[in-house]
Amino acid sequence: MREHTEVAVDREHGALRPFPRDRLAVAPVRAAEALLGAVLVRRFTDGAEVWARIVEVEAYAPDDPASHSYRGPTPRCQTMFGPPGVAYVYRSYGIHRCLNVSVGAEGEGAAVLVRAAAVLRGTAEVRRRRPHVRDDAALLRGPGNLTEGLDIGLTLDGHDLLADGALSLVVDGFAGEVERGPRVGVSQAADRPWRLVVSGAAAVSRYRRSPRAS
DNA sequence: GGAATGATGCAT
DNA sequence: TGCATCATTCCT
Repeated sequence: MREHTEVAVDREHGALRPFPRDRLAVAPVRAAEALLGAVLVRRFTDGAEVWARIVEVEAYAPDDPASHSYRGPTPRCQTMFGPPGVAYVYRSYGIHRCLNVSVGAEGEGAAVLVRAAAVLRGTAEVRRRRPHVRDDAALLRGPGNLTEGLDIGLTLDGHDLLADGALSLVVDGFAGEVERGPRVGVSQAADRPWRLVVSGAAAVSRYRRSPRAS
């Protein structure tokens, strides 16, 4: 892995540095805290770039009935067991795709689901993929919308987010208030407060409890 | 082989 | 609140 990303400096947001892998080699809720405020950089083959600040995440632990990894590694979720910093992308409801960051030690089935992000650069690129959206804040609101807006497909499953490439994670020194609450849409362990959002961020999705939750 | 189900989003 | 839509997983 290279030491620095090519997109090292931005006038408005200051110096960016690659996300440190050891900050993800921790318990999933702590990794989720670290990922809030980090910036996703999507690079397209034509050179276009989108930057988006993560404002909403959910933690999924090995000992967690709501986690895909709960029953051990399967072909779908094996990247959850990979090294921290690797993308876990899966298909949801046969329609959408969801982006996770594998966290914890290698061999441990933990991940952080990226649920929403605020576009910092490349709004037009995102809007091209979601033309019907009126409000800019809603462009990457919701896990399925985020992957659609950033054109994140299943081919990125297993991709290292901490190296230069089509999709990478960088840090820009964000510090702000965090709110916690129950995770969206899970029927198991529905009351664990493992959804973390940046307070007041306009791109945060609305909470909806699973109708199947006990 | 078959059936249940879901880390969703959008229209109603 | 209902439903589209299908891969994955588990059961028989």
